[in-house]
Amino acid sequence: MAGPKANWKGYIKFGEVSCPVALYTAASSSERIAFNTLNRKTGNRVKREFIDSETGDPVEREDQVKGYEVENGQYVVLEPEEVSAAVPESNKTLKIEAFIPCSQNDTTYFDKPYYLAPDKMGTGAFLLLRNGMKKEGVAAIAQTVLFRRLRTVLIRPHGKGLIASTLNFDYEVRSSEKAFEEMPDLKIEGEMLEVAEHIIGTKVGSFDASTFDNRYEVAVAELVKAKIEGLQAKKNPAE
DNA sequence: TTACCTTACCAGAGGGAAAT
DNA sequence: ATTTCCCTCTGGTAAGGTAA
Repeated sequence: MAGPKANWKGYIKFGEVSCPVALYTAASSSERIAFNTLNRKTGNRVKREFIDSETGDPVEREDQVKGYEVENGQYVVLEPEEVSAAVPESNKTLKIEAFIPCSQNDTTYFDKPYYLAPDKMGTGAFLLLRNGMKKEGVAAIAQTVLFRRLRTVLIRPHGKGLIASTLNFDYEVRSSEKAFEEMPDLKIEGEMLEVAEHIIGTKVGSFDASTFDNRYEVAVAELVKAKIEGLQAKKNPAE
């Protein structure tokens, strides 16, 4: 895959077969409009200074350590070496643990999607895996160290290649019980269901992401564009 | 090696619901 | 009506990793 830069390279391993692959960001917020904070008076960027919350004194970088709050205002201190020692080592291998039927995908767990493509000469084994999964209608669960964390990913056929979605950890996913707690146990059937069917029938469509824009982004982008044009007009008043 | 792009992480802001 | 609490979002820095 030429063009976009891979942000992870390694191997995918299923059984005895392994092939070099690369991950490419599939959805990114980096295109979002972003601001910097400036000093209005000077036009310079501002920066953040860390201040001791009790004494008000600035805290030097070497004096900043991580603390874990045990209880109100009580912390245990973790030195940088201790923290970095806990970072898992990467073997650069997406090891497929299991294949599961696609119908079992629980989208609640989906975190971020990455395109998974063969790297270098791995195409043969890659296509074997992709076509096999497509034929069987399965997704693969794999584990690897990604961005310094041991992550589980769900891999599915996607277009000509595969897509790997990182999965939220179990502790990150909330039970739906609380949200649906007060759901009455009503039976909706017969004519009532037909009402719903009718409403749905009048609104059947297909998903076209391009029709959903971010109104805030669009508005701010227009504002920025107008400001830039204003600046240029000032520079070249002849036009 | 440097430039660039990315994610992780953090504190503070903000918003909504619950408590007073 | 106001305060408190909790959670999420945001805007920033840091730092990893690829490509050149």
